Amino acid sequence: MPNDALIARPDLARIKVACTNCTLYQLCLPVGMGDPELALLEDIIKVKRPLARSQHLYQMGDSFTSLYAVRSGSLKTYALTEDGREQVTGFHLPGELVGLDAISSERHHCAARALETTSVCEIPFDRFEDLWVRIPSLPHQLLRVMSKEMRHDQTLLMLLGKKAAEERLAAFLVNLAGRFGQRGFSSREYNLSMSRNDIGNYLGLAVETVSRLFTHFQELNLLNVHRKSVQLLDLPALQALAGVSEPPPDTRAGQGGRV
Amino acid sequence: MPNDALIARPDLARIKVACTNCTLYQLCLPVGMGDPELALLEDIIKVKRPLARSQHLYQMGDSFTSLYAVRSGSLKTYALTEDGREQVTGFHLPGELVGLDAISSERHHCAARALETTSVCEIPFDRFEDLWVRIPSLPHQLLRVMSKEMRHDQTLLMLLGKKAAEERLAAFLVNLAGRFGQRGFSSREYNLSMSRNDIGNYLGLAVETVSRLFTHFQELNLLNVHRKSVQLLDLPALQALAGVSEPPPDTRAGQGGRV
DNA sequence: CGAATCCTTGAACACCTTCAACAGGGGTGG
DNA sequence: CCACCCCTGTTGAAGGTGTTCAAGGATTCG
Repeated sequence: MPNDALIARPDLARIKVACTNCTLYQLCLPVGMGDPELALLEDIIKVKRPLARSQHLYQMGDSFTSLYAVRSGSLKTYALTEDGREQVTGFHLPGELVGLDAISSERHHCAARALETTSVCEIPFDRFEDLWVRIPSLPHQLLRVMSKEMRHDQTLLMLLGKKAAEERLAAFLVNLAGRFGQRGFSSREYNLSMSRNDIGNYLGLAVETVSRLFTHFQELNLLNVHRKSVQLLDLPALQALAGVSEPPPDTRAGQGGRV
Repeated sequence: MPNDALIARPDLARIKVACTNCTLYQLCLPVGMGDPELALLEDIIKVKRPLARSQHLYQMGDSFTSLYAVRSGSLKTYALTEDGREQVTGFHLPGELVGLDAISSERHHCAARALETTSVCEIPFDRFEDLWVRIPSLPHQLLRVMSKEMRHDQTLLMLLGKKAAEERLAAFLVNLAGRFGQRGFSSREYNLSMSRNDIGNYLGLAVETVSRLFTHFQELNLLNVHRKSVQLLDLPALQALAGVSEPPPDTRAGQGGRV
């Protein structure tokens, strides 16, 4: 699914990234920035060598040095319970920032792992902070992204705390549809880069339940699913099931809302 | 339980607050700030008239103008599902900030409601942003608070997604203990300002389950509970049940971690 | 081709919820 | 000051939703 043109070739790693030309810039940090500011930002941002599937961007406990913006591919972030089980805290599509939760303790409390071949921009945080005096809108921009992230977490909290299994999966699928749509992909038909296991984990359900729900939704003609590929046949019905609440698209931009 | 000395009398409302003399300043925003910076901050902060129990600080949908820091008492924040049910997203003790999730859309998506007589400092956000050029550490400070809040949400996600009812309540009680301790109150004995209903709602459990768990914990001699008052008899056992993971106290301060 | 992994399906069970009834405070009004 | 009422909290029993356990099928990759 990732747009190959966006994936930096290994030999180009660490080269400056042109936010100016990045199709994601309206989803990413530099929302509404002018050219001079963009140039300053581009100066400190590095494109990292693409991650292969299941490679880690950072591990739990790693010291925090940078934020990362997804360019192509996708990531999952997850924490570990003390007994070693995983809790997936989010899936991250192109244009979204990861690592925000590590700012306070300067250490990562989640790990980030590529679900497929994935390319990210690295934003060294100390240099990023240095920019704030010259680009005063930057911290505000970052705050907006974080604030949005908090709303995502709250939506998820609501899913886990109040919703039944059906509603959770429906909400998940509808949300993904919206995010793919925002990125110029079809919102009716897309590929799941994460496993059933990850989905279940994320939604607080057993894998078996997720599987059963997929077949159930298919029997209701709400969607077709085969392996990773999903085709939503009755979006309105799914939205209804999910308890809609698609947040108003927040025209002022920033990263796309995640379920 | 609130410290009466901290509650502004109504006639003093809107008067400047002395962060300098506030016993909470090391839990609140002005962590590690010098006197001149504190003075600037105090300039824009107003103490609001105390809220009576069950009064709202802001409602869902209200436009966002200010952040609020709890001075005394406590608040709950909650969102509504589309069918009108409540999801409690957090309880907020003195020294903690609320309203952060509204920055991105300039509109509140949660409501904040006083659980008891509660006094807060109002921080008008636009004036607060104006301060950033003169106090460059301020946005960083705010980011740290938000980042911490994100970790709180992730902990809660883990509770709701992975933990059984016992573990959830134990984690909740242990966390409260820690937060009271940080504020100079006893961490072995405290009062719950929230109802069983709110606790259950927050933890994704039915009220009845919470009630049963309390009696169950009592039978195990883990605690005594009567009405609102809780006395933890075997903190280690409760921590074990909770799956401990008390975050390392994060000496660099900021607001106390919430479960 | 074989191994490993992921996904699906079935059946029994467990945990928590729901429904229901009751107890105990706390506040209000007589 | 007492009686009453409402709300919150407690306890019991039945029921359901999702889990767990188990096994079989599909897909990928060496």
